[in-house]
Amino acid sequence: MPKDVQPRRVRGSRSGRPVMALLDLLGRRWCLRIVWELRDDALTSRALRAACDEASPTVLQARLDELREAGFIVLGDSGYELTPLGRELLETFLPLHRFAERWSRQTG
Amino acid sequence: MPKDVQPRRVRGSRSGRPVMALLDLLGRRWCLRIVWELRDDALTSRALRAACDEASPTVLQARLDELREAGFIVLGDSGYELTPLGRELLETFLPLHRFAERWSRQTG
DNA sequence: GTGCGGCGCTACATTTACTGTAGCAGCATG
DNA sequence: CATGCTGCTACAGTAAATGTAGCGCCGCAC
Repeated sequence: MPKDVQPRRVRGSRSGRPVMALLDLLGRRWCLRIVWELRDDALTSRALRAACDEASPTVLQARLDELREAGFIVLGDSGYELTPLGRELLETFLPLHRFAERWSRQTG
Repeated sequence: MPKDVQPRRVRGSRSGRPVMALLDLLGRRWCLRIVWELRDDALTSRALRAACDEASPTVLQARLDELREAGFIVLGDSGYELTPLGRELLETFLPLHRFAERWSRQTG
């Protein structure tokens, strides 16, 4: 049973505007990365940890709980995977991939 | 003169893939928010602070240095503003706005 | 059944990051 | 020279992330 994670008015966002809440959620360490790493396949928590440069399991678990709470991921039979909503989210920032390539070429 | 901010291999990203570096940079506190708040007009550092729920100037300054280093923002005559590259970045995640609205309606 | 080896998840001490308040120097305007 | 703004910094306190270890659980081979 997932531990009770209360919503706890997202950190640093007292405005109440949804985009702020989202920006704040995604602005936590490893959060974007987790969604990114789940783009193709479901990953077990340990595989996800490996994919995220061996990030500490403590914070990874916290992010997984938060993302689950937000409805972006779910724990299925083959590990964590994006929900339809989570996939939608991923697609909104998939263009970042191409942008990042251009960016790194520009800054060296 | 901007204080010397060494690149310091972006935190938590030892992979070297540009998208990871970008995801990591954007995953720092207030980073996405700053870019977001600069979407329309240039803002002075103090106006930006006000826009960001009075975030502490220490970390705000750190993010501004990093974003400047990355070439996304620049300090002009009327405050901080997005560079063309920064505007490009903003546009890649502008769809988040609409997504956030749908998301908040879905989760209540 | 007993011992793997994997799973999701947690404890805890240490280190790092962020907060909040205060205040600096610089540059205009009066 | 005083006022008021700017970008930026110091510093003590608090919150978050790291790193290492290990829990209980389940399926499977022996």
